[in-house]
Amino acid sequence: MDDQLVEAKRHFVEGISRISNFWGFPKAMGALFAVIYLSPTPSTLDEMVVEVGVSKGAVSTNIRSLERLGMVHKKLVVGDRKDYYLAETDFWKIVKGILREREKNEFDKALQSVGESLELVEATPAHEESQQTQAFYKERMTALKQFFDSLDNVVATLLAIDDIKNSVLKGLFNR
Amino acid sequence: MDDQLVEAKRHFVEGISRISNFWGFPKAMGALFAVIYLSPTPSTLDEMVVEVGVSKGAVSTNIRSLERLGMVHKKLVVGDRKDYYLAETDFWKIVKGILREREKNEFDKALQSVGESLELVEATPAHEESQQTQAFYKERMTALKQFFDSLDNVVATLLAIDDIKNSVLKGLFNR
DNA sequence: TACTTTGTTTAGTTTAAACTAAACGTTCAA
DNA sequence: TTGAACGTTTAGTTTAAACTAAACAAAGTA
Repeated sequence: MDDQLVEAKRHFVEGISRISNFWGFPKAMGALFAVIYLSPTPSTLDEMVVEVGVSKGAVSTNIRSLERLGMVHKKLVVGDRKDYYLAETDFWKIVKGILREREKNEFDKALQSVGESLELVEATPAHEESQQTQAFYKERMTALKQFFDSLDNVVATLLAIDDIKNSVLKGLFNR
Repeated sequence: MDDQLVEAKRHFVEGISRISNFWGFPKAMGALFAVIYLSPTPSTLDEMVVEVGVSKGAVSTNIRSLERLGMVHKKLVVGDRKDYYLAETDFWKIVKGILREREKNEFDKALQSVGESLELVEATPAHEESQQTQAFYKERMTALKQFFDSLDNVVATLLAIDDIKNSVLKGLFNR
């Protein structure tokens, strides 16, 4: 293939790897997505081992992460035991999927513990000597909780807007 | 101090540490912010060493990260060589600051390389045998670039809306 | 039944981030 | 001018994530 295209692909894969890394994912995971995304035909595990240059095990685990995020899709071919993978090309869909899934993950557990801390403070019987501290904690924790709740609302609103676009309007105008 | 308040604080600090960790920052950095945020008086380095339970060096480097993100502010007291730190309590301001700073960081360098890859593809002279590949790369890279540009626009819009709120309206109604 | 071909899991290794302890530079006070 | 009180930097260590190699399980094929 044309050298310049090979170079363009290499550069692209490297860029996506860096983005992956920036968001706290393994570099190999980004590289993997980039390779699948730039492949005109569905990719197999062994192809990816060659393309990305990591072990079979690493491809196997990373591809599962990508699938969980909805960034790639497994495509099964009848009479063929290989797994084929395709890239999701609707990036907004990926983002929305991740936002929708967030309740289940570590992130919301953490947010919850802010709420729990606040409840603890509020449930504390007022003691003469620690009353000021209690009031201060309450104020600060409430402020942070409100911020998180607002963030939640922003996200929920964005998702709702998108839902309307996709259901109501599609229904109205029949696509 | 009241045991229950101590426990509430501990729980809060742990929660923020986990959030910090989730976003790819050191856990100690989150703990540090939480401690400062819950302190009614400005915090000094040595206090934080005790409160968070890490070394002076770790506090020093982590506090600098927090400052860079605009999450804490150094407060100098005349006739006192200690540095005092206060927490930023306007979280939207923190978020906006981070969004505004993002051009300078690793993230945008990565986005740029997607654009560069596309340019490489477009600058490739059309060869008979690789023409289809070239067209495919161009299509995929363009789609991704457009997504990134849209994201950029969303962010820019949000920032602009906020600027209007803060300047025009404030001016009109004189706060 | 044994052998291939596939993807997954596991035990151990590598690597990079975050930490500690201690040296250091600076500033002020005595 | 020495020493104490700071915050920062550095050299080395610890720790956790991500990887490799290889064993493995499943499912088909000869």
